[in-house]
Amino acid sequence: MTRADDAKAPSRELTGQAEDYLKAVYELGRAGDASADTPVGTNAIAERLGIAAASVTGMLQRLARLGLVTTERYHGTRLTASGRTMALQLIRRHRVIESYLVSRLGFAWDDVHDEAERLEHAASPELIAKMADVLGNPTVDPHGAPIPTADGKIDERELESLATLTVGANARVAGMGDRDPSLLRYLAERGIKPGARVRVESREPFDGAIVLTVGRERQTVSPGAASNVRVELATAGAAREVQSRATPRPAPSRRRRSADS
Amino acid sequence: MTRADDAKAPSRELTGQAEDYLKAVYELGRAGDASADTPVGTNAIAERLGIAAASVTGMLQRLARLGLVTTERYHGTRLTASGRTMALQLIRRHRVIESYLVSRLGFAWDDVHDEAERLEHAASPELIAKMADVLGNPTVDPHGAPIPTADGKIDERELESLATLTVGANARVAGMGDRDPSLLRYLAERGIKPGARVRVESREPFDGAIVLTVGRERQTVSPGAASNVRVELATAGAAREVQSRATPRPAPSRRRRSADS
DNA sequence: CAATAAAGTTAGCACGCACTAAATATTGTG
DNA sequence: CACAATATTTAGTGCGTGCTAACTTTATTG
Repeated sequence: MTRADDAKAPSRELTGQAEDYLKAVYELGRAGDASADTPVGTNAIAERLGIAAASVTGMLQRLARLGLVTTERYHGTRLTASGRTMALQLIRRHRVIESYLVSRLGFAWDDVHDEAERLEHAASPELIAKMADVLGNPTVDPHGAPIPTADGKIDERELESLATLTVGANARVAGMGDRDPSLLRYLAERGIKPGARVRVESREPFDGAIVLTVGRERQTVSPGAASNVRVELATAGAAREVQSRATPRPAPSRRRRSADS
Repeated sequence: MTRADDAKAPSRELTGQAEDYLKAVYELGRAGDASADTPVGTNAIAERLGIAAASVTGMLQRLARLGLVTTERYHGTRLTASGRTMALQLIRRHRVIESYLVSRLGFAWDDVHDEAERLEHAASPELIAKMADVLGNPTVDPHGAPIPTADGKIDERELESLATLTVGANARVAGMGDRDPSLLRYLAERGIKPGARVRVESREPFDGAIVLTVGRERQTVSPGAASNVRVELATAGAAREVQSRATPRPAPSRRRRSADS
């Protein structure tokens, strides 16, 4: 009856679903606020994964049994060290796959998320290694998000959101969330892609829409969309309280293997 | 570039497991015998998938409910038209992926099966189309097996097995099963790969081992291994007649480790 | 042809993972 | 502080997919 219970060391095979939870906990844990380990609420995970909150509770208990997360009843969840490692592996897989699909198979950058979402659970470490190798071990994915290294290091610098820039600020688009293709197309139509330079001209009074110059064009973006865009300040400007010690990095570098951070 | 809308004629909502059953039914249904659908036994499916026979019965009932197979109690299962279509799609995905991994990512041809086995359930039709396109729409996979076309056609010619050739026959190796890497390595060590020309010199009396000339080398292969090799006769000859004594299914065979190495 | 072997099925169970409804804990507010 | 609003968990359910054990049907064969 009582199966010899698992609850072992970190490296057990997880189901795809469990992996998704881990990834969600990681991403939500570092969303919005730079400071790392905010415990993640059940509802937030439920919303992210599109399932009922009650289901999340159960799964988290399972993950806790496996030693991948810690939960404090009614007070959220955070990853353990091994849970974090797994989450980063998964994110690496996701981003390597996205990069590969765009660069080698001609996928549109705004259409690649779902495919990667499915493949990331099936791809072996060898496959990921080979893809990364073919691409010259890129450090960012097509949406500008940093790719964790094979040994689990990731550039976790918190960047400014386009939505929080002050009027007059100049910035370079570093990346944006990859999970909504329509958002990505919306942004792309306005020239907002990784590497683009933008300048905030003004804000609309009622809805907070942001008027900016992208290249030569004048564009308006809604604050909701803008909040998904991460930017690096290009010139000193008053911008909240964020200090981005921007180690300048060339965007599409090829061949780069040293763990530089 | 149609946007991926699933749920067309045959609803595309199968789980990975169900897909595996379909594939197993297809492959077992045409193993050994060329002419179409011999009903496939529960045990054969169970053995192929590595699960208990009782579990197979249940799943087949589910698939029957979905209209993908027909079962006659105690008398085996066969695919319906839509089940067959799905199976062929899956096989196409598998073989395209194998081809891609070998040709574009440097995988060894004998090491590609498991990876493909997992990816085939996650890859979208668009991904498969793009992979096939990049490869120039190949018609056979790295093991010589024909790749079904996107619209579900496959070259189903039944080829001779190396095990059934008569002494003196000349043949060209067309392909071999992909699911056992150690078998593939065993064959490759003897020069037996798709395209190789072989001539049957003799047979060993006790174990039926086949002595043949591959290129310039003299090689011996066990009948178990040989039965997994499909060949095309190179010279007109008596070989076709052999099927009178050709054992269609030469016994499930007990676990055998390759004789050497 | 009756006895058995082999193949297949049913029954009952477990686990993963989702759901809804209801209970309970925490938090914010008048 | 009491109470409502919100967040979270528990309880009970269902489906997919596997298992073992026991039973039934079909095939073999002495």
